[in-house]
Amino acid sequence: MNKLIPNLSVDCVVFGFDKQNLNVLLKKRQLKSAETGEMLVDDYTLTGYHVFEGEDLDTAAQRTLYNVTGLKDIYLEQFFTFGNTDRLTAETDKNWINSLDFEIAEHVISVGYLALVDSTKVKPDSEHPEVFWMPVSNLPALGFDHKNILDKALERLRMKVRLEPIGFELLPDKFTLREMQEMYECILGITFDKRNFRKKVSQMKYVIQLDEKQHGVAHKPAQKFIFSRDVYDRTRTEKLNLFI
Amino acid sequence: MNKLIPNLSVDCVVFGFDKQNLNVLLKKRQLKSAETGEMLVDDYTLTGYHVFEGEDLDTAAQRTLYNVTGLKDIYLEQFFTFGNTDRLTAETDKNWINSLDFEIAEHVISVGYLALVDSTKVKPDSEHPEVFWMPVSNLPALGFDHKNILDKALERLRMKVRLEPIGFELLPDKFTLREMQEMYECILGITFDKRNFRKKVSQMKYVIQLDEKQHGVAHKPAQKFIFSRDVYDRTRTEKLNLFI
DNA sequence: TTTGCAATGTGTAAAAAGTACACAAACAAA
DNA sequence: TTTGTTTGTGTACTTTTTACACATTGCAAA
Repeated sequence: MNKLIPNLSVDCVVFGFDKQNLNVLLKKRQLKSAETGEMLVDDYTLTGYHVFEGEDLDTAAQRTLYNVTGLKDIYLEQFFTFGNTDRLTAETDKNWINSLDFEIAEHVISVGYLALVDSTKVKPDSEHPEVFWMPVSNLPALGFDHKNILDKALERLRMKVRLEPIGFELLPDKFTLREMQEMYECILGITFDKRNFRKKVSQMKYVIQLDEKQHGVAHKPAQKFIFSRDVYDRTRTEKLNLFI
Repeated sequence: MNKLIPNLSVDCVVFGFDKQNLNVLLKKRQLKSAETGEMLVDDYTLTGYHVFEGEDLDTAAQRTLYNVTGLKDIYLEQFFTFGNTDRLTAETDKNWINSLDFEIAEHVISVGYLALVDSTKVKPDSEHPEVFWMPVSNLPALGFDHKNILDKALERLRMKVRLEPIGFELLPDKFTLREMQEMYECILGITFDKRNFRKKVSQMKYVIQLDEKQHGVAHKPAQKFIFSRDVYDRTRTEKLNLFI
């Protein structure tokens, strides 16, 4: 009853932030030749799957993400669609596709989704041994056109993180200002002055200080903060300067 | 040889600016019942078409655009993909689809493209009598999910016009500062102070004053300016503030 | 118990950017 | 020659951004 659409897939670029690094969820892809035992394919891909007939694109992306992380209700945004005719034509990709147990079209369109998760909530090792966090700054070889998709997702993340408070999706519910600063520095590839950063944050009414400190750290414990989308929605004021 | 892909189309949202208004290119869609003579469909749609087998998405969008405007080399950017299963299920849309001379799928994915043109270069009346400029502020009824697509394109335009100098694509090569100001005011729905706007523009090294004035206007003639992408690329400096 | 370590949390002065605001000059048309 | 319309310009004030250093806290190791 649930038939796959042969020429339509979604690919999810799942970002996570882990103390010092921006990471992305990748899936190990290996294929040995049945005859020679030679390793035909040995690399990584993004997590993705074909869309079912009668299924909305967003639903397909959510499903894919749930199958890989076990998580629902996480930040998910369509960012670009990849439809070049040569995107699956490399030799390794052809070998891989031939090994699949379902038939796909020669020309597959893939809709790219960007997901942001608190990576402490996703420990892929347990349930999904073939899925790994990999640092964006040190990526392995990727199959298909997935390097291209990842680059485009990163570009989008860097743009959007400056315009909207989506960075908090990468942090635990309660976070310290240092964690918040490092998250932004890591994504944008710049450094902020600590005092100026905190001054700026103190103007954000939607970043709220709790009566709670770190515990068990070998230094002065930091205050914890939460992000309130509710307050953000109420207090957001668009600055409308040209060219930022 | 050139077969259409039944479940994949592109839709182009073509914006033009015309003195006071932001306009969009729309196509008249009319269908009379063969039996009763009753008007089954009478509205407008965006310009779009199905993708051919073996054709890249960008190529399909360019082709569509060329067929409607006769223009090549215009600003064109993929912005979103529309793939909800209910996007073509309205009664009028079903009637329309049945009248087409080619077979399309029940669930069609459409990749949305945003185009910007100097609307003085596109006079649709001559070659394409069924295509019209319509002001974005006063739209007729649109078929399919094209209102949704248009809204998303507008949102994207408003975001991007503030971050990158794409607004100049809507102006003639040589423009006055008033034209430039009105273009931004029109897109963003705000007004700028004339002196402050000009002060800001004078800091943009890539907006270059010519030794040329308006002619035949019944008031003090304005200086003309050009935009130089070359200078822009060389002198752009990213400001990296958080949340603008 | 004391000492060392590592990160937290804070203020001020100077520079840059943004805002509010009014009038003489140029040209065409009447 | 007059009228109408749009251009082009400067300054004072406010807000935002930038650069920069040190005492405090809590744990761990001696």
